[in-house]
Amino acid sequence: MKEIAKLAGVSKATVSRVLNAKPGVHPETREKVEQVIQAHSYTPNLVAQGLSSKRTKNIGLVVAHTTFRLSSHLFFLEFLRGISGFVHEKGFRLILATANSEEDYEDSCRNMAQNGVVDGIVLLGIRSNDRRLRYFLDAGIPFITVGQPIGYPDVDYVDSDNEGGARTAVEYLLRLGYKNVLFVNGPDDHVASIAREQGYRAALSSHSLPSDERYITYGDFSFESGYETVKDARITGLDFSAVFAASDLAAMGAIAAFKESGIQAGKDASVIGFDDIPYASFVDPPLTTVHQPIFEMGEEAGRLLLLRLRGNVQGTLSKVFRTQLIIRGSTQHG
Amino acid sequence: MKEIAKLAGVSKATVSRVLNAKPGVHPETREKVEQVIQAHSYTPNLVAQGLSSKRTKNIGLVVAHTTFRLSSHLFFLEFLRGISGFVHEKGFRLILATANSEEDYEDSCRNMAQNGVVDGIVLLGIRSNDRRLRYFLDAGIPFITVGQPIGYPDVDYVDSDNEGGARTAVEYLLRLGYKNVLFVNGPDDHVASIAREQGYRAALSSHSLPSDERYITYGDFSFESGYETVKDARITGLDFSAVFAASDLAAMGAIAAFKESGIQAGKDASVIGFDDIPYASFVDPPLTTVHQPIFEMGEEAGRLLLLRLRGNVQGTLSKVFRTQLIIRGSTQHG
DNA sequence: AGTCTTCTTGCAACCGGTCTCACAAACGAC
DNA sequence: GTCGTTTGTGAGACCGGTTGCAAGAAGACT
Repeated sequence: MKEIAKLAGVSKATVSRVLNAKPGVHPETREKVEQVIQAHSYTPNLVAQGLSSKRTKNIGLVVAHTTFRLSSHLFFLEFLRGISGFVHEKGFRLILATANSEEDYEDSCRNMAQNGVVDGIVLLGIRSNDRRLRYFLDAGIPFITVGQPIGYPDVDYVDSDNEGGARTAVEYLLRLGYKNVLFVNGPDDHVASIAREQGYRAALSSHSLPSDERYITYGDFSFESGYETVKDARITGLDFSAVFAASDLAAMGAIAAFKESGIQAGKDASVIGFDDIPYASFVDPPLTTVHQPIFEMGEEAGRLLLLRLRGNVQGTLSKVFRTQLIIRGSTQHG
Repeated sequence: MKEIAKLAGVSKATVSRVLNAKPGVHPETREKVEQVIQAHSYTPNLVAQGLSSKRTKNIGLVVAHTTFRLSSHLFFLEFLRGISGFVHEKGFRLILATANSEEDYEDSCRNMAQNGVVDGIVLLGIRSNDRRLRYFLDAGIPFITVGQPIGYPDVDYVDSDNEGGARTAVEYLLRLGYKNVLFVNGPDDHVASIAREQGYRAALSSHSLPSDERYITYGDFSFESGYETVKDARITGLDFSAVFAASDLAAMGAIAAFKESGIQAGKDASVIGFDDIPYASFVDPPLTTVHQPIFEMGEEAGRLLLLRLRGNVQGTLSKVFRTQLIIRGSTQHG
């Protein structure tokens, strides 16, 4: 930069003004400086910029180890597509902190919370009362979570209407004539699981049915969890031919388990998933599932965080996206 | 840091020495400084560190828009898992540059090549003679590519043995008794596609069969490309009941197309995919496919790049991973 | 005791920008 | 022609670390 200043016959200060399009520079001077910059294809050192401006233009994406599994793979990617497009457009970069274990995850959080790494953070895969939020609250780094964080009322978040989506799905099954709906939920401390369970119960209530705890099971969103749960439930002697799974993968597992007993989903039984991953329409039968606008959630998370970073917002920012039941081939009148 | 220095009764220099575990500090002094650091839970400002040390400890992951599609989703994620675990362990961070379009991709490259953003770069999804490599070569930023970059002999890379994998797969089909194998390849300028095509041709040669160009088609690794290609080929009147697809998704498309004509893969026809994505074993029939050790490739890419960054390596670094044919249910004697 | 090492430590320059403040030139008003 | 504004520009402090160099202290050796 000193070079540029010398070559253009001005001072560093003026070059800085030109670079940042600040007012108060004579048009002629500005042009001249720009020419020199062009000619030497100079780009400012971003680290130095970061040091003096106290803003790095980096935003951190912290992904819990639980999110980083097959079952959440596609959610993560779609979200990433949404947010990365948005923040790049605004001139920000995305720093990724992933984890393969609980321990790694804490390390990641700590690393991110360090001074000068990022301006703000997006947290994926939080649990209820997730104590990692503390790191960022303590460090005073603005952040937004994906999924409403239970126990932290003043935190910004984006979410999808998990409760409404689950309720709609289960009500649909009840309307098809099923009496008992096996619920293959995710982990019981996962914020999305909690909301989906509320939706499940609400659907039963709305049809004046009591909720039978034997029909509510917890897993980890995986294929295996759907498969095993259906197997076990049938062995236990539970009477059901409808399943609502809290993930598409678990739904696929449930379908596979039915098939092994000669029961065909979409004909002799009904299975509904959650997420609407792209594979949902490729499998046989194509999966009826609850669609979440994940890409949009990513964009919105970026938008809200950047809004927060610009300051001058008060109160908490949040947005809940509507979910939609996509009816394909895995459901049928019971 | 000045604070810490004052509180410990030493100078900034000494604090810096303690932080970086540099020699030449009296044990007592070191202990005292460490206590003060502990007590105030001080962490050094990484931006400032970056500025004076000229090393950011950031490594950039540049993902072509083409990689960032469903067809390569799982490859990307598995790779990410591998590399992120490795680099985090070494104290580096991962900056992600993704793109939704060709244009974005160029921007990302330029952004990354800027001064002081990253120490080194990993490039995913390059094409043959990919001119974006120029940015990094010109900027003098060390980088490594995933897939051997044609036209740039001196670039570090990791790759899987695409040619060998394809050859093994096609030879397996020929040994099952098929005469004509329809090849659903990826884009013709994708380095992996090129290698897989060589493998396909080599397999035919090894069985003294000529390669008939009508059986070699190009697509984009997608489900649709497999589906459409098989449909079209049957309409054209090509005689085949074996398909080798350059991706699992395309293989799933091919199976779907066969099914619509009443042909069942694994019984009346054989289909082999490439990648061994986790879904490959969930679909019906489970997919015979060529497995690539993607996670390991990610780790290795990280390892080689960090090796390069430490300097004192000469020549180009590279590693080619072996592929493996996983035989499941989508193949059968012809 | 005097000199030479060796070990610790602090000073200050430097990394490459941003930004405040002061000052000079240009302009308009009287 | 003088004075008060406005506008454009530069000097230099500062961001928070790293590092070369010099100097003081302590120990080793004549």
